[in-house]
Amino acid sequence: MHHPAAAAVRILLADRQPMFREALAHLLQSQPDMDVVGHTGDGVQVLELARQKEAQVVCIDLDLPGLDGVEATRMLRAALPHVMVVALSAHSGQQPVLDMFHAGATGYVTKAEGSDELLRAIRNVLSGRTYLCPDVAGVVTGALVGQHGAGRSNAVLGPRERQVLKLVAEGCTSGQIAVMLNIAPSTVEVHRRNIMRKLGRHSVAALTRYVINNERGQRG
Amino acid sequence: MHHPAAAAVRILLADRQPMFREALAHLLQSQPDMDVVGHTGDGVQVLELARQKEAQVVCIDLDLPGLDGVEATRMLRAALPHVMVVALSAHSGQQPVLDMFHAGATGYVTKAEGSDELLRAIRNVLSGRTYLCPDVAGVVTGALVGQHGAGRSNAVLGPRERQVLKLVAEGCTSGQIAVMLNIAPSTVEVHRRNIMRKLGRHSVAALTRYVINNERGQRG
DNA sequence: AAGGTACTACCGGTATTTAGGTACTGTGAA
DNA sequence: TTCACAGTACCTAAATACCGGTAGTACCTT
Repeated sequence: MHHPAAAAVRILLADRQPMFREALAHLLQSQPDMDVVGHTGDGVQVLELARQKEAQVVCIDLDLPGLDGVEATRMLRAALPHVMVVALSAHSGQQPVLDMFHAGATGYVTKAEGSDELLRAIRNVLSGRTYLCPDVAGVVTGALVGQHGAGRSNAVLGPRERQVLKLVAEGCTSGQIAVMLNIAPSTVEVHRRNIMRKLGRHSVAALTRYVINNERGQRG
Repeated sequence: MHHPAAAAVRILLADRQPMFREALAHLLQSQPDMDVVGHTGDGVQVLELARQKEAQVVCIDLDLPGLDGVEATRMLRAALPHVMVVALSAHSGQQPVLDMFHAGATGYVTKAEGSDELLRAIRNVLSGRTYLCPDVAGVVTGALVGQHGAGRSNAVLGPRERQVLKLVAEGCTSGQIAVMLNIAPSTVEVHRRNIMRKLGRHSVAALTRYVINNERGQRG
């Protein structure tokens, strides 16, 4: 393993913004040990491109049209287990981080970090190591520590609560949500109250912003 | 004017995401006729950096912390009229486009376009020409032509209505908005109804998403 | 001067949200 | 098993949102 330029890492980029991924591709390409073999803005293209271009590392943004970044990662890891995934997110919400690692990502970098963090992440996941950028690391450890500390209200939402939250953020009324989930409206309202208490946000607008910044699915 | 590399354009970048602006800086720097003299994520730093680095073109994202991209542009153009501004936006809403041109920008490119669009914009504004990327051009002409022809009610909101809309999207109740604007709550509700009718969005969540995608100020 | 538009303000009514309480069930952990 | 918790469901009540109409003032354009 002592001939550096012998095999550059074959990288695939997935981000919905063409300008961002072109600029990032250019930057990665300038690294002697990296080779950007393709980039796309569509989640469904990730898998086929990764296979076709024989990518070794795929950098995936959470917010992808077509196929969600988490789903794309899941399918990618299922079909091509040897391909490593680095998550690339605009925000540092807890839930997306957990989702991505459950889906099979081994690196997580936010765009609020410098590009050197991404380079470090790529090199780390290549060596089989997991890499978290600093701000995400803080979030994750915070989530683990406060998991059952329960002194406060930072307990993570349950799956049903996240489901309700997502629909609320899309503008659905409690009645509509009740029909969609086949439960009573009163139950939906209980969920809403619990969500607002846990999140400390007591208006639909605040919940909507929370979802856009911390969950996924922000088309509006 | 026939010695190309004699004077590269001195460019300043302003975007809240470090990774994006670093990658973009790298890409622009690779152009022989361009020189990125600095980049920042803070709106208030734009003016002083532009003066200090003697920038000729400033690319400003709409969503900046500290000082809004529109306000930053206004102050920049007022203090340094010879510095040209290219707006760099994630979305292609109508209102931000109009705001930016009123503030003094002469170019507008969205991140949904390729990076070559930004290069073209920079070179155009340098020659004193105005540049709109294709998707924005469509929006602008559509706003002018389809003012009332759209079969819908896409009439632009009045200034007061935009003010109310912004506060609604921040989670304020009509009562709170009334206090802030020193008007009666009933008046606020009239504005809300008119806004919803004009925008075709009839929930706080929908309005919040509209603001995030089409207006500015998405901190949540 | 006349017309249009934005902003202001109030009335009424229904739907919805927000907030509090209680209580039953199933599941997983101590 | 017992305990804790998520999910389910119902009740009450106040606050707010949403929809309809009417109307005065100011400004701008015709």
